[in-house]
Amino acid sequence: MLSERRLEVLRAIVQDYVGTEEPVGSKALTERHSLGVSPATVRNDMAALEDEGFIAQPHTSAGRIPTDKGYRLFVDKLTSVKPMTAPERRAIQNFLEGAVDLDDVVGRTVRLLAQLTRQVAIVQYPSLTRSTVRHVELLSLAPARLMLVLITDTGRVEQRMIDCPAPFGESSLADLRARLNSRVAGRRFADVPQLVQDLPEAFEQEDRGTVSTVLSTLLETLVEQKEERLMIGGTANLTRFGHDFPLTIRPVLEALEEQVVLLKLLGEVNDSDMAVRIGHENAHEGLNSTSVVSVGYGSGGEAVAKLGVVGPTRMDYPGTMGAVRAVARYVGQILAES
Amino acid sequence: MLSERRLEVLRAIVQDYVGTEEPVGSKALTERHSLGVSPATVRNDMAALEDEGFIAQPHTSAGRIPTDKGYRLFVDKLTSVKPMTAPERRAIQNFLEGAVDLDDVVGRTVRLLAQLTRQVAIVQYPSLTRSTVRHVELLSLAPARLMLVLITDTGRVEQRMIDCPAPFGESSLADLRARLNSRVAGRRFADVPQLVQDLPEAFEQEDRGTVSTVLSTLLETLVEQKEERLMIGGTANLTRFGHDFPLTIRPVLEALEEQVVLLKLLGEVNDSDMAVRIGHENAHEGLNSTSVVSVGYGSGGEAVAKLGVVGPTRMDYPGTMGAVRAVARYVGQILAES
DNA sequence: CATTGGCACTCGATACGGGTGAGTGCCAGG
DNA sequence: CCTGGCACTCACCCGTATCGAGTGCCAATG
Repeated sequence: MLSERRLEVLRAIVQDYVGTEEPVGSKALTERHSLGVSPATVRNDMAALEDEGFIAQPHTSAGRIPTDKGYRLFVDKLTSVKPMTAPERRAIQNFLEGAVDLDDVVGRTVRLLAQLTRQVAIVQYPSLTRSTVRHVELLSLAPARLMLVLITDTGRVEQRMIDCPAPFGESSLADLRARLNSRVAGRRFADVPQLVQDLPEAFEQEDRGTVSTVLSTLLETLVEQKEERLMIGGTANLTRFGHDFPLTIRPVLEALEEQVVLLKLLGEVNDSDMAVRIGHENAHEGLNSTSVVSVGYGSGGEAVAKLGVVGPTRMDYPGTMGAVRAVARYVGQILAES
Repeated sequence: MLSERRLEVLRAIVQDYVGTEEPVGSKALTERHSLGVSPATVRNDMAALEDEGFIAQPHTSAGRIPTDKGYRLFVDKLTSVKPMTAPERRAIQNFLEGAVDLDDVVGRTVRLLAQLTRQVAIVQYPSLTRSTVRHVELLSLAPARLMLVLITDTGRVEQRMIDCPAPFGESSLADLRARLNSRVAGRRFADVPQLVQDLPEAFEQEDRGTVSTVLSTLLETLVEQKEERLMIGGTANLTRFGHDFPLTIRPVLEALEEQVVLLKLLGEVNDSDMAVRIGHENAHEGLNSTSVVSVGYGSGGEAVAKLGVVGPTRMDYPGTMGAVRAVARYVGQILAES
């Protein structure tokens, strides 16, 4: 196991490198941090840290930079989330409270997160699967053509066209609408299937086909994952990445365009814990030189979606984690209120 | 006026520069293009073109590159839109036809455009202002709380919450819903205001307040410009911009994040003509080294929104214009069908 | 009079070479 | 186990030299 001081040296290296973006040497370290030992000692420690794979030199006779493994240790053991200051938190809250609808909430969140962290922000729209039904509406567009509108408690509205197997009268429609709502309004999506299972039986033979069609469309809509949309922002912050531009930035921009990749990125994480993926820990190759900090957020106690940021592995982890956590918390509050 | 050959020289310069991304000299020109004259003659022509401001040298003793003014002349007089080949057009059509809803249409369009032009694509969602109302629905969420749902012919759905000044009975609600739809269904947004003007008079005194509230919410929704949303894609193509990265790419990324800027960019153009903005012709400063090619598209004959691409001033104008025009045409068709 | 070949000149790009200094590894002595 | 000293390594900086694509100008030419 590494001695206490060596860990301290690693912490110092990470902090300095994050600040200066330049390989850090033994002399500079002892000057900036009062470690109480001489450069020579630090050199020995650094050699040990390098043997263990926590730091590396870009080339012989240069300072050291942390490796992915080094950052990992730093995040896990050597630091903690840096809480936002009170004024910052007030600012976050104020900014989010101005939102007028769901799109606006998500849009503001993504801008806020990008600005706070100075990195690329990703916010997933609140997912349907955890939500409850607020209201289901059926509209008759033509004799055998209905529109199903589903309104969720997160303010999301989904609509589907339905072609009926047979014409469906206004009274039957009103009946179905009423029965449907009395059963599912306020219920969780997951519970809906069994709640409506026996509904067709309550109708005349001739209407049952249509009722079944409506129900199956509703169930499809509930599980449909395509609405796992997301919004990204702050891509301009990518220009702060490094000096070796095109090579680094290109694959990141490409990855950011593939929603599937991003959804997986956010998704692979336990719900409400904050997750930090460092460098090669990211499955997607284009993101091998980036770190992703993500966390779930939600109205009640439960997470309904994820948000996070993507930045260079050399990022201010405590600060970023603090900002991500704070934003997730407040956006959850906002969703709960509305 | 410039002689025929000088224009030919300008055309050659633009074509070569777009291809090679390097300043083009007199010798190279005569080799690649059979102009039938010697390099010396071309040099004279180039000097003349430079006097007129169509080309410039990055530094003394280097080749020439076109100026914004040079590109302008090239686009206006020296070239024409390059039509897509038949296979390309078929591919476009096939790709767009797979779309399942409006979001998907816009998403596919933006990806397609980015891929065809290898540049950044911007697609505005079909705007409400030109559309017609397909259906208006009123839902009672609570005794004095309604939800208004507006469905447009382009498949867009807008919803608004309404707090009523007084409780509103189910029968009044059904009545209002019926009257409202019989008046506005199928009508253009612009015509709605006068069509519903006298509606409150048909109701009892006690309900008039609510009816008025509903109507004004509806009218607000119709004119609301915030739904002029857009989707962008292909930002990874920015990395092909030039060698002097951060300086060029950063302001562009920043501009792309400001929807307001982009909407203005697309909006300032006559409806269905294709517009090409070259370099400093763009109002926004960050886009001074880019060109924007945009065009309106729409279901019927009329344009309902814009789409376009943003790329370096040094772009393949004929090809880009061809792609933009073709995509606009086909996406219009798709919208008309659905 | 437009075109052409010739010629001197400019200046960015590339290559070479020495000097500098931050940083390292190792070792001997506290 | 820590520390100071020392030789060594290399990336980086900077000045110089060379190279060559490209230019402008001019006198000759059809």
